[in-house]
Amino acid sequence: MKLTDTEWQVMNVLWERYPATARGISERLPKEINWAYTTIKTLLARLTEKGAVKESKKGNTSLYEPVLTRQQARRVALKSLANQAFDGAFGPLMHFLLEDQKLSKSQRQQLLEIVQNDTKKGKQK
Amino acid sequence: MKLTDTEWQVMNVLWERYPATARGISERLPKEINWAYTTIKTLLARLTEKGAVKESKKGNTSLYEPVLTRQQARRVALKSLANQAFDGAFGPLMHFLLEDQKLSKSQRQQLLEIVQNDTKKGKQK
DNA sequence: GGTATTCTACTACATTTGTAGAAGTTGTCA
DNA sequence: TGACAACTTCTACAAATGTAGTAGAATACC
Repeated sequence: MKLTDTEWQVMNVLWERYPATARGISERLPKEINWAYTTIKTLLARLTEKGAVKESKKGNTSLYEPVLTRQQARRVALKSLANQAFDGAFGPLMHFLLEDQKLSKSQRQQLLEIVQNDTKKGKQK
Repeated sequence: MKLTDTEWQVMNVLWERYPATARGISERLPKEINWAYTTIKTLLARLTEKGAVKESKKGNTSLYEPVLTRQQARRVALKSLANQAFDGAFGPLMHFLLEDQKLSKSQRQQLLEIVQNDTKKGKQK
C-alpha cells in the first residue's frame, strides 16, 4: 500500500497519536501546512478507502486510527525506491547512502556511527 | 528534480547507454513493459521538458541523452523518502534498513557486510 | 518514382493527486 | 427554541500521470 506525499503527512501525525479526530490532526500538522479542514477529511476518506486507516463514529464525530503501521509503510516505500532506483536491491541503496559525496562530513560520520552500533547488535544475534 | 515511476523506467535504460533513440529505448526496456512507441516518446518529451534529458536531431530522428545524472536522481529520491517517512534524516532510514525484521537473514547479512566494508573505507579517509 | 516503413508532432483521455467549497446535520448554550 | 459552532457528506476542479491514437513528414527499398 503506497502512500502519496500528502497521505504521508496525515499518517505521520496519526501514527504519533491515535485515535484522532480530523480536527486534532489538523491541529497537529506541521505549521507550514495550511490545509482546509475539508482537505484533511478528503485525505482521511481516501486513506480509509484504501484501508490504511479505520474510521469509527463517536456520536457525530469520526475517530480515525491507523491500520497500516508506520513500519509497513516504510517498508513499502523503501522497497519501491529500491526497485525504481537501485535495481531492486537494498545493498546498492545502502552503498549509495554511505558513499554519496553530497553528504556532509558530519552526516557521514553520523551514519557510520549508527551503522557501527547496529552492526554490533547484528553480530550478537 | 523528482521522477515519476514511468520516468524512472525510461531513465534507467537511458543511463545504461546513450545517446539513444526512442526506438532503442523501446527495445531495451524490460520485457514486462509493453509500451506503445508513442508512450515512450511522450515520456521523453516530458523528461526533455523538465530538463532531465536533452534531445538532439540527427536527420529526422531524435537522439536523447540524460542531463540529470543517476546519482542526482537517486539523491533526490532518497532525500524525498527521508523527508516523508523518516523525519528528514538518513540516520533513521539507515537504522530501519539494518533492523527491519522483514529482511531475510541473508539479506541482512549482506547489508552488514556492505556496511562493514564501507565503514572501513570511510575511516581511512 | 511509388509504396512501405518509420519518425515526429499533436491530441486525447482516464485516473490519481492536491486542494477545497457548499450545503446539510447535530450538538450546545443562552 | 433559536442561533451559532463544529461535523459530515458531496461535489468540484485543475494539474500530474499513465497510456496511446492519428496524421503527416522523412526515409528507404524496389
